[in-house]
Amino acid sequence: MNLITPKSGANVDIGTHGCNRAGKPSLEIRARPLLGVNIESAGTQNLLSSEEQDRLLHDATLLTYRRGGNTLFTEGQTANFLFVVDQGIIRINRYAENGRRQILAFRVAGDLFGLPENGQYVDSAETVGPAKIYRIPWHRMQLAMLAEPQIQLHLFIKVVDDFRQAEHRIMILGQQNTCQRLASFILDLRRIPEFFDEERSLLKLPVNRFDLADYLGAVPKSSERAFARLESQSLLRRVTARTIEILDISGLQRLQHERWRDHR
Amino acid sequence: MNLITPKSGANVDIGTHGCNRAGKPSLEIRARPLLGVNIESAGTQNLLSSEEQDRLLHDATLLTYRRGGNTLFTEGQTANFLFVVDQGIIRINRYAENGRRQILAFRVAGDLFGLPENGQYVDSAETVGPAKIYRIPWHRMQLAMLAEPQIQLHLFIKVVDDFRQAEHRIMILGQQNTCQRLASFILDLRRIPEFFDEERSLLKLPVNRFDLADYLGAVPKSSERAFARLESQSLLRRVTARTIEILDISGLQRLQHERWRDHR
DNA sequence: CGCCGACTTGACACCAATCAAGATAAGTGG
DNA sequence: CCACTTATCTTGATTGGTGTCAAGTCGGCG
Repeated sequence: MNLITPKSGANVDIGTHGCNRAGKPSLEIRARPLLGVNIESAGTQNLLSSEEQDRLLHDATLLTYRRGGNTLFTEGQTANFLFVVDQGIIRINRYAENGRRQILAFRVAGDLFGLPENGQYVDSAETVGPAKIYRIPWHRMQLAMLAEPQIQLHLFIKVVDDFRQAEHRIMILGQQNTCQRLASFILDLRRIPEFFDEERSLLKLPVNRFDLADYLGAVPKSSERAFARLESQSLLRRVTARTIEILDISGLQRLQHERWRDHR
Repeated sequence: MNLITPKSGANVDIGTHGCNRAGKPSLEIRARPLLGVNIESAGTQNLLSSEEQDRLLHDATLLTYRRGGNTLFTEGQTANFLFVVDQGIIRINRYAENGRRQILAFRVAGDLFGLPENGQYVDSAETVGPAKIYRIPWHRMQLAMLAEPQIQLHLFIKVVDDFRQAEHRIMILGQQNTCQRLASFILDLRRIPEFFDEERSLLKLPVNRFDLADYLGAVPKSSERAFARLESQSLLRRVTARTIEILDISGLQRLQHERWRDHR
């Protein structure tokens, strides 16, 4: 998920020169760029000119979903479209051969998804809540990519960014226990204004316990225990099932980086 | 690692049309393509014309390492080069803040590595054994990418492929126990002729126990236990420390996909 | 032949998955 | 506004997997 973006997507540079204006790699949540560009207000430095942007969005359809549970595509379908999130949150699933689901990533505003493999999607994408999604035909996209290297380059940068996110997940799944994974997740969510009320330090969880567990690579019971433990350590407080109050951010960060996979 | 390539790199297609000649996604190890092209013998369908290939390799340096333990680059260094493996095996490391190492991937012939982020490498790369590596200056690469969309497209495809590998690791680390992870690793290694003697069913492990553990996201003791268990189930036999005899491939595949994270 | 590094294993404590059942909140109709 | 239904969240007890620490064994190389 881009929640775990090591750095802002717009700041990726594929070479040693260019627009590496951001500085240190930090756990930043990217804002809402469409291929590096904010759609409504071209706020920060544009990676695509507005003409290029218009040309891309010209062939795009804006899909609006009022609630969660809608399937945008499933594994094995012919991949006709590339998707870009405008609003809301999307989960990218894959099922193991034994039927167990893994949520590979959550996608939020500015993220793209729907990369095909041999012309087919290799995972499924579903809305988690209300969402607005841009849908761009792949054949248009391919033409644009070949015709305009700049556009391709920005798509390239996005994919490199997703690759980094995946590597970050590997780090987390490879060496953190459920508590630490939950802490990482919470700290990531904290960076999204849509979910975090900084005033009251209240975080609204956008996903249910099953999604959370499948994202953390655990069983619902374990993620529940992780909540209980973080609460017992006064790092957070469960207000309602879907709302938590973050009590100790630095404590969460400390836990996240502790050597051992749980130490009590 | 590309050992866990869901499919051959050369078969990736970014759209719904094009060269999707391979068919079903299968756990194939890609051969030895340089950006989708075999260097010596242009065997299967070339993705790059030989001129394009020559142009790329014109600026490349061939680095030759006689033994393992050489560092090609480390985290934080300015990223001046893109690397492509010709022979041997490279490990891509990243260290968590607590100092624990995670091996994100192993790279073998045909794989590329050294993608920068803000102009810097975000992980380190070291030779595991003797290796030959092509080193291409990034500024040349960037010029070529902008000047020739075809070249950029093939680099793009490679990165998408690496992204899929990373997702596959997420699946494994998210829902398999150490035994299953080891089985997956062994089954992947089996596809590389350099390490697997199909006649005698002997597999030569290219990495030591520490590397293996850091790759599996475990401690050496656990990976050792995993070996012991696979041996007790007659799935393999430890001949020497670095050589195993594979006894039951389908048994390993069955174990790999078992529902529970270990069932005995 | 003997040293050294790498692999291998034992005992202990802890974390995580299973199963099933109870508690809480949200949505619905009277 | 209240009772009901339903979905979701939450919790004990048991079994087995995994990290820690330290000690033992094997193989290769001089």
